[in-house]
Amino acid sequence: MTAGGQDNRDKAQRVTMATVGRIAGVSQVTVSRALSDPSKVAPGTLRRIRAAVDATGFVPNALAGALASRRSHLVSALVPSIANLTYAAMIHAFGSSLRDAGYQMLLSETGASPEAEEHAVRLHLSRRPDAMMLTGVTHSAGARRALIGADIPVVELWDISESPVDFCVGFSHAEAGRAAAEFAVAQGYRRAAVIYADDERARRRKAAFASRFAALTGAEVADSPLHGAASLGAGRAGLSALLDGPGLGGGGVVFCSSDVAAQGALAEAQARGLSVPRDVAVIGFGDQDFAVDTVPPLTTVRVDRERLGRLAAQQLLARIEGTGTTETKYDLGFELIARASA
Amino acid sequence: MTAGGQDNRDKAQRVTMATVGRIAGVSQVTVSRALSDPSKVAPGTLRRIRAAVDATGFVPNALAGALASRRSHLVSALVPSIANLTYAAMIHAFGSSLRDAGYQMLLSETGASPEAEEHAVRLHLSRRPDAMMLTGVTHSAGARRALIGADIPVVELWDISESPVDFCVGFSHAEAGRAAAEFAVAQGYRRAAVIYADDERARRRKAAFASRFAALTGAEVADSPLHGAASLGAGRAGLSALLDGPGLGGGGVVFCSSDVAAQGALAEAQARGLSVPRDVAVIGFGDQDFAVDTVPPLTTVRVDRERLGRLAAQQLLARIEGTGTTETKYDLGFELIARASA
DNA sequence: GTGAAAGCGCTAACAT
DNA sequence: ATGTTAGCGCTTTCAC
Repeated sequence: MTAGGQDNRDKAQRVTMATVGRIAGVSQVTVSRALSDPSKVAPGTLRRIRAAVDATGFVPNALAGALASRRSHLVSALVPSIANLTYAAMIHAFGSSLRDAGYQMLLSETGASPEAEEHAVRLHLSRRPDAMMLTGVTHSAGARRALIGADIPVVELWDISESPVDFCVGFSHAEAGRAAAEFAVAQGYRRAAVIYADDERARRRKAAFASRFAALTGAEVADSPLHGAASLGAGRAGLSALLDGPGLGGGGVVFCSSDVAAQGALAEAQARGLSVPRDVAVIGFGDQDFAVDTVPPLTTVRVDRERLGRLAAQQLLARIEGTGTTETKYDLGFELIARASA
Repeated sequence: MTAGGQDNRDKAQRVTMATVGRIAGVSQVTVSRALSDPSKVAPGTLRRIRAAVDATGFVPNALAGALASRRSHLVSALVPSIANLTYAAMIHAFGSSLRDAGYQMLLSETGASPEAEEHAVRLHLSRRPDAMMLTGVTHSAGARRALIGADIPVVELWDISESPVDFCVGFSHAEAGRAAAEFAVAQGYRRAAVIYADDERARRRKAAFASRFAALTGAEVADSPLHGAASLGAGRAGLSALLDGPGLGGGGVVFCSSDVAAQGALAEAQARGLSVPRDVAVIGFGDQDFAVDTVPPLTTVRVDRERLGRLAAQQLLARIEGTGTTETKYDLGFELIARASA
């Protein structure tokens, strides 16, 4: 009745591998082996150890394990925002792939600024992740230096670059903008405008769209920058400004930097009693799951976010295991999906 | 030229506090002190240490620090899905509050099953978080046991219970359903239906709505369960099934388990040329940012997700520091927002 | 198949 | 103000 009751009065007595071993009648190392590679331990021993684990509710200390083995089984992921639907499916796929391989994702938001990102990079590196994922290809010099010094695989996701820190998985945002412009012209539109979020990649798509559209038609492209994140309301306001201004007087097509903004444009048109695409046409970006169900269904640029996330994770894992390639750029492209809104 | 060049041929030479100390001419502990509490170190020493840190690109090893101090400055967060907008703002607020206090959030998705959650709980506990956040109040017995054994503060968010593992921050889903029913009846609706996602809390809101509406009007409430996650398409399909079935023949009001589903119902009504709320009225749930911008603006149940997330983080942090209360339930309530859709 | 010893890079006492 | 000594709870290496 007093068994072992002597020294658990202070703090909750910590259960370690040594505790489990004592109960199972083996040493601490054997417990370690039983948990990490059961085949290295005799069946009977294994049974006793497992019983002791259950009896004590032992939870291994991954901190100590990582410190000793220099493998944390942690992969860092830095994204501008987790509330942004644009990245959600990609992060989900990335995280799932990691989990399937026995890794955990340490996710943080960095906002839009490179300085905040650099701070987050350092913070994450202090946890000794086995690899890191960054969004986009623009990073501060300090962040690049820290990353290189960490000597771990690093993937830059959602964009491509000729000089990644390590390797990148994404697509060309400029090409996507150009493709949208070419589609718009092919559809017969001769007036165009852009509604875009305040985001570096969105600006690149916008610039490419505008210059390509102008080159093809000679028409200048009006634009309406969104303040803050893309949202239904921001999209509505964007189209509203365009419609009330000189840019889109006689109708035309509006290229939006996200499907959410495009959905807002659709709502604004609906509220004004305008017919889409007759009075104003809308092209989105991203092909979110809802794009097919809007009224009318949204013409948009599809990016396979699941595949981006999965490939990034796979390549990272391969490099962690040392079986990776030396490829530095994976361009997964995009696809223009013509539905009814443009 | 050959300075220190002797033993960095194998793997990248690890920079530790000892390395930094050697360069700065102090011992390893002094480096530790300089970094954790600069006031404990002489100004000159501090300068030399900082110079050495910069020169070497030293990044502290938080694994070792956590192991030695038994404080990881890590807080676990388990949510059903990160792609679900319902939780996004709450997680964001939760994570931001933690970051401001010097903690990092270790976020994982658990899906809907308690078994998957239990597995995630164990995995997270192995990282020795200083606290943990769980979504909802339904957990497996094993998960509860592990959590209690871990002896850390645990908050259950987004719902309330009389017997939380530690404490909970949320609101009553049943009351929210009842409030929606009362509002619907007060608006004069005598026929109602529910579109709901396959989620325990959504089912509770639906059941409470249905029984209250029936009690008040004598009318039975039809329902349309969504398969899988709520989405625009699922909401459209939900209303479609209701409209084509017997349940909502002569019009009435539809209570949706999320604003996204409600937005889908709006889209379906629009596609069918139905007027909202005249032909069919719609009540959402959540008051997402877009609810005010739909056409017509969405009548919905507001839940202050930011406040939920912030309060959960604050209480967790207070308990970590030992300054917390022993309160076990924070009911933050909800508010019915009457706009134009019902 | 199992154990003993060393050490991962820090922090927490306790000196001085 | 700074250093010394002991761990934290594991994995790795080498013995047996």
